[in-house]
Amino acid sequence: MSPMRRLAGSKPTLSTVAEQAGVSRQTVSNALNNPHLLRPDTLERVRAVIDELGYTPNRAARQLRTRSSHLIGLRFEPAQEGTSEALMDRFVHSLVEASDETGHHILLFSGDPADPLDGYDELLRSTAVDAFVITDTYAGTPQADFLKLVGAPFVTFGRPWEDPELGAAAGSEVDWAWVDVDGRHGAELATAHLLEQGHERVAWLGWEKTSRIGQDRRAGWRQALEKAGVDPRGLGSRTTDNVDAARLAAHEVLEDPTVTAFTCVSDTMALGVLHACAERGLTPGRDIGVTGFDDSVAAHVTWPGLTSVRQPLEQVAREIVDILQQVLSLRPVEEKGRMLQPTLEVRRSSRRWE
Amino acid sequence: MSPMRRLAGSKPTLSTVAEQAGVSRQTVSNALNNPHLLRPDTLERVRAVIDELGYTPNRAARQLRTRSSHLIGLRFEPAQEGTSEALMDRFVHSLVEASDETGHHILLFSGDPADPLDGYDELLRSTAVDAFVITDTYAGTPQADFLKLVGAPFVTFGRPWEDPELGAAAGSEVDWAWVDVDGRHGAELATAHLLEQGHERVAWLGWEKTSRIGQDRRAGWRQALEKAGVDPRGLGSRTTDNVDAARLAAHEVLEDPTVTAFTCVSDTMALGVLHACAERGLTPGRDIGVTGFDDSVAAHVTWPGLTSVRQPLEQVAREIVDILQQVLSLRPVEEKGRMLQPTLEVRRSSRRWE
DNA sequence: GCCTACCATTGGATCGTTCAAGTACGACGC
DNA sequence: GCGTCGTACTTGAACGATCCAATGGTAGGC
Repeated sequence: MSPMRRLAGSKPTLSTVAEQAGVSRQTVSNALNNPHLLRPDTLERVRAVIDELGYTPNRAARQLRTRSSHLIGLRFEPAQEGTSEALMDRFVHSLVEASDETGHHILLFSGDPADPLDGYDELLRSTAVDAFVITDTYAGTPQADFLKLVGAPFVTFGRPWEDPELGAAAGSEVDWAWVDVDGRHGAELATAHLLEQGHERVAWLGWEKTSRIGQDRRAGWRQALEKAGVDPRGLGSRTTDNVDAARLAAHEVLEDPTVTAFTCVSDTMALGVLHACAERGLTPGRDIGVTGFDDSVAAHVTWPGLTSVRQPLEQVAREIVDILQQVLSLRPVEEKGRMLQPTLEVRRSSRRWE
Repeated sequence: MSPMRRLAGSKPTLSTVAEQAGVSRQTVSNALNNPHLLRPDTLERVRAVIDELGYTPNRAARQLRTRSSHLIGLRFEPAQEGTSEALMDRFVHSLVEASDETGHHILLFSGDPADPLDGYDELLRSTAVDAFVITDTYAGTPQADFLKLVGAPFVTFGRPWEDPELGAAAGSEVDWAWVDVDGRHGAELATAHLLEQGHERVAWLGWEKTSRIGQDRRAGWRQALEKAGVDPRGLGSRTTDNVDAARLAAHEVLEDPTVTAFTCVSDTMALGVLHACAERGLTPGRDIGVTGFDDSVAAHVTWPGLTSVRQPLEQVAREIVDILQQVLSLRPVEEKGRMLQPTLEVRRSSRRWE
């Protein structure tokens, strides 16, 4: 249909199309939703009229009747401190693309930062969305608990970390559909790569102990060192996720001249290490090896290019949408949790060059 | 209402509330939409029941009747090459917050990258959204032209650049509601700042001539130099928006030893300049001054901190929502276009330090 | 030629809300 | 006492789709 047509008059409805095609409303509806029920020639004719009039079903009416909006809610938080905002951007875009293919759209909403539950309830009660995607499962999961309680469909990006307070028994109760990236494996990849480059004493620069994600990644670093027969003791340090704090921590670690490389829990941290190197006249790649995490924009635009663990966000989004489809069609979900493997983007901060 | 209540039974409707409160549906509807029509004591009673039952109007039904979804469509493009993705992230978040306050939500959709119009038409015809926000007006505005043609409400982030081919006469026809940031003024700010720091021959590193935004920013640089009595001839260079291309271009410019500073059209470009400086052993801030544009994450995490022009995205979002409200309420829009002023985030790449 | 089965197609009811028109009732003016 | 007005609320219809039960038509079996 040419865009011009829309100017001609008011929007066509099912009845309009039915009248034009000489059939009933239901037949037109079937032509759209159950085409196999129509005789081929009828289908052809109805489709021609639909096309000619530029008819598109009214979402509100369909939603009212079927009780399904084909919208997926995502609470879009203010970008976290650090470099993770670009991560969110990449993820959201992948999610939009993946859900578009199944005829769903993403509805963004916000809420009181102090109340992690704010916004969910209202969208549910007004039947505005069919399901939710939850992204920040690191700090406990009140949203997931709430949605499970009220029986709303959702999938999380991030596994449900068991609460150590409750022990393993309670942990087994925490089950819902999730997709996550194996951060432990990512840190192991990065560390192994540094060892391959000839480094021996590879330091860890991580977040505070309270971060589950941080502890998981740290375990990967430790494992790589142990596999290589390097004693990790004295090589781990921790601080807050912030360039300047990381810079200071790196200076401290570098007082030990045997340390020649860093595996960092995030790109922000790694950038702090690079700052410290610049201040000490050390050239990354040549004098020292550094790796980050998340492959943010900063990682590939910073000098001399930061090696970083990249999360397969496009794949994460596709898996999430796939699971959502299963949940929404009330099919039992094949696998409750899906763990995806990250890859290492090698740049010059970790590889001998010149 | 406690979240528990929802488990009790099916969702309450207007009739449910009406019955409970001993009034008619319409009265309940009025309690929500035209409370002044009710007697205070009735209003009180109805509200109590609404609260007790945890009633929230069904969006689909309301949307069907009023023909307004309270959704605003935003085509979420794949992040552009360069650092602008973080910009988009900040903007989208601001938009979500601003529109939340007026009871609107943001609906993200995607479309065939080859067809800038893809997706708009379908959402319109299915009455899924009330209006659109368009963000990429730099490369012509087929979306805006299309939406104007079909009479759909929209606001653009980015002014309508007149097509130089058509001349000023046609330019006056191009009018719609827009909000933009004065890039020319931003570049002027940055350049003036570098001049203040004692630099004289401040080079420009910009995009290809075809970019309107690029030409506009360049004009700001030129103006600042002319005000200071510096001849801009031979100081401008151009390349594609990419760190490595910028690095090479910077090396070329730096062959002229009288050049001691760069105003760059983007952070990506500025980072390229920083790379070149690192390779030449020049310390940004001390030996050379560099400024970028957009204040991306990379600008404040890179070493030694990149001075950059910051767009007031939060304010842009608020203005856009404000204009949308006027458009949607069919009020005439006060000002068709609103130009906002950027600010300069000064960091160590442009200021003498140590 | 009649019955059954099956298929495409039909009309009416329904989802939950708002709009437009209508009722009931008390206050006011002449 | 009657008509007029205004307030407070009620009733029936409509928005545009889908679901459901019922219809008419055709083919096959005996």
